[in-house]
Amino acid sequence: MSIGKREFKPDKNKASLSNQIRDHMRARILNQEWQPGEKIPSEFVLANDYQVARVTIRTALRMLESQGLIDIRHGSGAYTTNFGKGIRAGLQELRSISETIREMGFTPGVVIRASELRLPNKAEAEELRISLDENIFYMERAITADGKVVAFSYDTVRITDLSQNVINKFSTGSVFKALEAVGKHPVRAMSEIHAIKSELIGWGPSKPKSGLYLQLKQTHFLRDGFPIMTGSTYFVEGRFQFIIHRTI
Amino acid sequence: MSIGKREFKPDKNKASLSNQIRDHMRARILNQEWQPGEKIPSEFVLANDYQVARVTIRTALRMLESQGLIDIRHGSGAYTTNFGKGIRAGLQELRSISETIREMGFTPGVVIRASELRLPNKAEAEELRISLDENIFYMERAITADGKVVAFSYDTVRITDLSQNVINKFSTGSVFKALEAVGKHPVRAMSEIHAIKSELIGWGPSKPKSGLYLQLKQTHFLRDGFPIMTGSTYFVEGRFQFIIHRTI
DNA sequence: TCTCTATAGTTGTCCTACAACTCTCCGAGT
DNA sequence: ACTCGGAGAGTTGTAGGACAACTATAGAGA
Repeated sequence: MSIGKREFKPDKNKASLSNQIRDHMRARILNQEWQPGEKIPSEFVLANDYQVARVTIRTALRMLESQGLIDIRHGSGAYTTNFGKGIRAGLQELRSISETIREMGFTPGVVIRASELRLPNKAEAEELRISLDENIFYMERAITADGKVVAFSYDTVRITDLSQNVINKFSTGSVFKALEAVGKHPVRAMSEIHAIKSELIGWGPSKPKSGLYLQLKQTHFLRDGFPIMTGSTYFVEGRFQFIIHRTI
Repeated sequence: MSIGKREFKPDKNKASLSNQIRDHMRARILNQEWQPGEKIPSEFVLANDYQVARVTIRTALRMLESQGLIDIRHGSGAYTTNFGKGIRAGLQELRSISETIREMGFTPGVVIRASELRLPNKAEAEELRISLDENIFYMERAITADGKVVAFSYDTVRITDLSQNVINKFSTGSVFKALEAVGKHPVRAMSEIHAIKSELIGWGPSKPKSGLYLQLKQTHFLRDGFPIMTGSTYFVEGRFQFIIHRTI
């Protein structure tokens, strides 16, 4: 099916229909298929276009609304939000930092400083809900945008019931992709944000003199609710601009 | 109707039914009617309890999910998410700080240090889309929880086409409520987040020695897209917990 | 003890209908 | 010519019933 010049082909083996439609509509909105503030087609029309029930469209639209992309008004319609060209960092969506950097128009990179198998400390064991004698995989990475470090990341991955093959890929490629390949990719995360000043964070020539960071302390969860990865990412203040869209 | 020891009485003149149920369920969850991670009643049961259609419950639950309070699993049920005991705010939701503090079981307070009518500077005029000779209302406030300052706020409000009556209320009560009374309450905000270390921010005995703050620099918008308020709130690091629920 | 299967329970989607709300337009009255 | 109000069409919100897709559990069988 072709909708607004975009293919839409429901995939039975993937996410729910409403989630697929949400992502499809999200791409259409971000590509400015409608002007900012413009009314998008009615639920009835969209249901016809996508060949699904109206309730399925409604579910997708409500999610887009909570992402701040549209504004639904009873009796009137749904309108794209009009904020001009502000970067939508999409903090509320779970995507790799590299991908976010790419979405913001930079070229992402990763420099791995350390990676090892070791036993967890008490906090890590508690976050990952494992015992203290189960190995975890620990990484220290620098995330770069156009070659400049924008964040330092310290993460531990729960490797129980993961094959050695998968673990090997962690130190070479994307953690997310390696996990996805075995159906263990996280579907949600809980994050805390803190302001941190410390000389102990970061390394190398890109380490900021100020020592000022925006800490994103997060734990990633699988669909069944079990934690798979926990750690902290320290964004160098001033080199990464977080923009958040807040709605009622 | 009494549900889980809480009254629920739909108000025809207020928000939509699903929004009212969302708020009601939100209060039940935050008051730990269910243990963290525990399964909440099924949609069918809730629809019966609240005497509404299942689709109405579903709408409310999806909103709670996007607020990070519950986790809905196909074929299994909806589960409350785990969280700590600090003051906790979803960054993507726009709600009054005082309201959030109250929900967490603390007593909110506001200490106004300064409030005045004055002309905007260039940045303020641009943010609020007004000319340089239109008066704005400027405030410096400290937001407290149980008497302790958790944030310092510096805000300017666009008062064009606001009555003197409304403006007077700003320096005595909640800005949000005063605006709401005249149908001018913000429904959206664009925020930048920064880590800030400065001795120039804050005042009084509660001013932290560290000088470390999480700055939320934001502009609030009305439903029609026009800016109504802009400014910065500096949250004292460690006294307020920001949570982001991220999903695919 | 372990594995597989049947089954009940839960969320996802479909369908139809109507209520509640918004916006536009047109006519009555001034 | 202008204002006001009401009718009507269009859109989102809620209702109710049905079935599909998925999950968790208990029980049968090896």
